[in-house]
Amino acid sequence: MAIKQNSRESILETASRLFFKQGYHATGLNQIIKESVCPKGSLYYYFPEGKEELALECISLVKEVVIGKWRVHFSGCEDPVKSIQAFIQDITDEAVMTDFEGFMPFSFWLSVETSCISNRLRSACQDVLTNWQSFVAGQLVRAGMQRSSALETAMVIISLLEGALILAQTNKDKTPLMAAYRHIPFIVKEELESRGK
Amino acid sequence: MAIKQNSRESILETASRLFFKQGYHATGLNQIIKESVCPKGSLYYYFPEGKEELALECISLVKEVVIGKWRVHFSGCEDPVKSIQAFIQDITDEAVMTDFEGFMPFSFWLSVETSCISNRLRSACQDVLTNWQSFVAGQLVRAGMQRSSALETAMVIISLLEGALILAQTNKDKTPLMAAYRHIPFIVKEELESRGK
DNA sequence: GTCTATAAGAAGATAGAC
DNA sequence: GTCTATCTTCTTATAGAC
Repeated sequence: MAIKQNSRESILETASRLFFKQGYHATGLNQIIKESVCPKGSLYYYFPEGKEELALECISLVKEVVIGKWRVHFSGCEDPVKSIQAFIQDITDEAVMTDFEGFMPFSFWLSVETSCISNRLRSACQDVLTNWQSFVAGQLVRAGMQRSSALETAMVIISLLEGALILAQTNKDKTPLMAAYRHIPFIVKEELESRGK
Repeated sequence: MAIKQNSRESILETASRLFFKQGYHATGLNQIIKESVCPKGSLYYYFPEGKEELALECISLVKEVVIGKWRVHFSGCEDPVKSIQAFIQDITDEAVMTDFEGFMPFSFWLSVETSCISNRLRSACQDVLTNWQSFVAGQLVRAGMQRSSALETAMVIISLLEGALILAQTNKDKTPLMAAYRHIPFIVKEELESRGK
């Protein structure tokens, strides 16, 4: 009786992978339906508004995937520095495993790409970035940082990682991510200690 | 006798602006020739290999534009921290002036976008990023930092700024750039001081 | 509901007039 | 050399068969 959600799931999964690997404009609906082995009709049945609606769903899916990753690493350790470093190590390993050509949910430059063409997409991306920032900031507060410092520090960390991913993907080399990894203690601890005094 | 370089210049300028605002895939050759008021024949006369060759030229043009910017701000001041902050203020002002929708030569996510489809483009982008890094690192060395620290610090700074631009353009808000601005002293001075001891 | 065939337009690229 | 008209392919989107 119920609709098999397989097609919908399959399309969503394939689209997310392609959008966050190649970008929004480089990914055609034909490629999505081909790789997900679904007919084009299904795509427009589940996402009647087409590409933009599909991208909206993918963006909020990616939001959850990444928050899940943060959650795992923050729950595994009390020290936020180590948690953030574990997160970086995680995305680095994923990147290296696919030679920087796989699904990189945290590499969020699609955000700028889509912001130019649609305010709906821009606002969805904005929501994702704010969400990640809030989560990380919350963990920093939990570790003793002041609320306002925590928000700014989280923003800096996310900026640094987004940028490091751009360099890493361009160079097909993990050095930029490792450089970020090594700088995390200074970025976080400086704020924690200046408060401690 | 000589060929008027106006068409070529005009195409290059328009293409750079569009590529580094909307991205590579979002920018069509039709849009470029329309906005530069040049016939399509001229584009293929000056860039016989088409879009990819045009993009290659734009990328190296942008490289020089940004190096020029770095140069200006580093020559205006001895303190590298202040020079870098002046650079950030500069790109922030430019961004704000166009409500984050103008030509942003330093916003280099096009790098990832093109790396997926062409090794030539990827290698050109790699060259640009390495170039920027070397320049900034050189200035840090001049200020007393160790060579290896300087290269890593420069990489972290560029990563941070690239990421901050992603957040800023998505949010249409300069806060991420200002957060980066405020963190520059800690990123740079920590390395300078640890050497000084 | 599931899927195919096709429409309408835009993409990059080219041929050839002048 | 400069420019226009056109070709092919690929894009998003839809109509309609089953």
